[in-house]
Amino acid sequence: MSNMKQIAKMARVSLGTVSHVLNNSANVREPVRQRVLEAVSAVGYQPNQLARGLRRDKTNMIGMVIPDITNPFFPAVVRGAEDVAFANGYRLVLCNSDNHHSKELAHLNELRTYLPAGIIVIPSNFSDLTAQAEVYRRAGTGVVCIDRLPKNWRGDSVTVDNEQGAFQAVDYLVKLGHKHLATVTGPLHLTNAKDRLAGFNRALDEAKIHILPEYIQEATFDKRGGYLKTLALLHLVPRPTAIFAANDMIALGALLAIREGGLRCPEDVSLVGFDDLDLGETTNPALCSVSQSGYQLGASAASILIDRIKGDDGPAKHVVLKTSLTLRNSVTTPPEMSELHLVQPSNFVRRH
Amino acid sequence: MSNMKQIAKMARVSLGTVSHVLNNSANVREPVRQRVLEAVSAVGYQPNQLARGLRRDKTNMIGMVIPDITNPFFPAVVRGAEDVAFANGYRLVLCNSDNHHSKELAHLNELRTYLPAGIIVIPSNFSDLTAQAEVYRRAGTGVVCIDRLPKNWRGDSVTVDNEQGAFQAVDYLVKLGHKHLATVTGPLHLTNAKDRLAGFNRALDEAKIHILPEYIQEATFDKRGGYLKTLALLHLVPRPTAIFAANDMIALGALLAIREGGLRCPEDVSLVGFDDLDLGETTNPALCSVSQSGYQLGASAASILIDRIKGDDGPAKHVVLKTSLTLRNSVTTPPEMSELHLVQPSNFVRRH
DNA sequence: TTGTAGGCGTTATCAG
DNA sequence: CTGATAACGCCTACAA
Repeated sequence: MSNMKQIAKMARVSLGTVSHVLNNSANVREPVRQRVLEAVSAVGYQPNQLARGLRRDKTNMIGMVIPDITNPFFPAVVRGAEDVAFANGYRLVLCNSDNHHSKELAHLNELRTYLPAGIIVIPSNFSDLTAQAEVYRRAGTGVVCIDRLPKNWRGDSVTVDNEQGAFQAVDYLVKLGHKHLATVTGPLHLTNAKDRLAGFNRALDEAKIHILPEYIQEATFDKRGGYLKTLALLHLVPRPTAIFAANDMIALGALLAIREGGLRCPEDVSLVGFDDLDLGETTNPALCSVSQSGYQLGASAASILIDRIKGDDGPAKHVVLKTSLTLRNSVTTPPEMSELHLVQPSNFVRRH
Repeated sequence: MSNMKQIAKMARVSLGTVSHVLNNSANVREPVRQRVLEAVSAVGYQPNQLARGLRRDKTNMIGMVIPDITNPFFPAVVRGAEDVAFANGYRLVLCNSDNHHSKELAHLNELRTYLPAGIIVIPSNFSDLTAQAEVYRRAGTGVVCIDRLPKNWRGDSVTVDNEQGAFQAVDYLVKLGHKHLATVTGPLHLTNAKDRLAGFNRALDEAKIHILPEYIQEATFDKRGGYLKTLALLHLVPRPTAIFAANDMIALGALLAIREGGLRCPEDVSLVGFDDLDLGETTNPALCSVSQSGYQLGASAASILIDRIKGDDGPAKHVVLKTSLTLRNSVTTPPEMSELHLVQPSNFVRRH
């Protein structure tokens, strides 16, 4: 591969001058500058990022550690981050932690040795990343956590308003007349799962609806979890007329359980999910869901990181993105009162 | 960050000895070896990958260029590649080309400057990557193309048997009695789209069924493309009783078009997709689809690459993965003969 | 078996 | 404004 020395020789200048031209670090005379530039494009020279990074003590890589790219919510997050990073000259190194804290730590430790310009993490379960982040911070490298926050996190973060999103969804169900509500939550050690449950509870509180603890089921954030815990809910007496699923994968499992139980959605059981994944549009019935922008989540994180790289050393930023409720056919009025004409709450987005 | 010099000082040995211990490049006496190892773990030392890469002229990064991580088929591919790479000590640098050849080239060019151990590419439209690959080859860096092949590709590749997969699907439709078949293909400059069309045609040929050219519609590999071209198909007289969609996103759009046209799937129109994405399980009706393993695609590619890194310099490998047909409810016998009892072809996987 | 030194490609500092 | 030179952290002959 061509290097600066060759360019210098071709342009009949010294190595230092080539560097100056490439980095605009000195006002090189125009004719000389031209000679260098010509040589550069003649051989298609591109600076060796390894050498540059070694010397500058910083590369143009941004490390991103996520639980699992295979989870349908994360690709958009990655894409958002990559777009912003790329537009600013940064590249993404992607690592899957599989929600294993040890794998997450291993990635974080190794990524350091690439001298990345910054790190974006969607924390795995249980993780306290303070120590790791501190190591990066000391090296002047920003770390931003997104989607969920690790224990005691005091650094930059981007999340969505999970509490409010859940509240809005459940409040909608309440306004439709549902009194027997239930929820399948995510793993409650995750902040987002916890916050969504909090929103669920607040909506019930405000409506002065009390439910028994067994109407709140904790599951993993996947189809299987949703399926199993929904089965449990459907066996309760009285059977819930509406279920709030803490994410769309859980909702998918819930749909399956409802169908298998010989019940109809939404006639017998209304269902609301969270995430508004594309696949919710094509289920039967189409899934009503709290919409959050994964893309924005990733893009904001990268954006914060780039500000930090540019020198912003202000206090920790905590961006909280808004959610909206996307209405689709998986929700209707509760069975007993389906003949009543209810006012449709405003302020919601209707699609298809 | 700690470096070898510090470790050397702590262990009261020279810098070279530390290196020898770390790389097993010399038989260091056990007590000395221990001292070094202790120092290493005491400060959590990890070698700087930039320096190591610069020196060795090769890093442990594998560059992966894909069209768009947001496309539901690709995450599994990436995951497969990452798993195998990670297990062998390699990390993935992910780049999205958006199917823009220029962006693809830019990524490929820049990736070189990281001195990656290898490159995995899902080629974008129209791309001839021979020149780029040659540059890598000269540097001793392997490049493997997957999913689709660029023009004139002579290097390593992993693809699925698109022709056979499509054949199997269409043959199934034919055996069910369908005579009025149609297909919505992908962009025919892509090898996978072309091969799937070839399989479609072979199945018709073997059954001696002739169709007019307008029963073959070319679309982009997405929902919108599938929707528009299916609308066109449904207006033809006679209307096709079965449609083979070249991928599941097209099939999703087709489903939408069928529904909007006031028709029922599968009663009026049978539909088969390609990819067997998860979302096909939850559509209404569930989508019959040719199943291919994206994970395996990525994993095989990484595996070939690692062989190359280890020194395998044999002739180009062309791995072709098998497909299978996953039967679901979007397919039935054609309308006119729905009362006939037809023998179910064997050799198919039935799910749910 | 252990230590020394040169250099990978780049940037930054400092003379000229 | 331009050019020489010393690092950055590591590996690898080669020397001891």
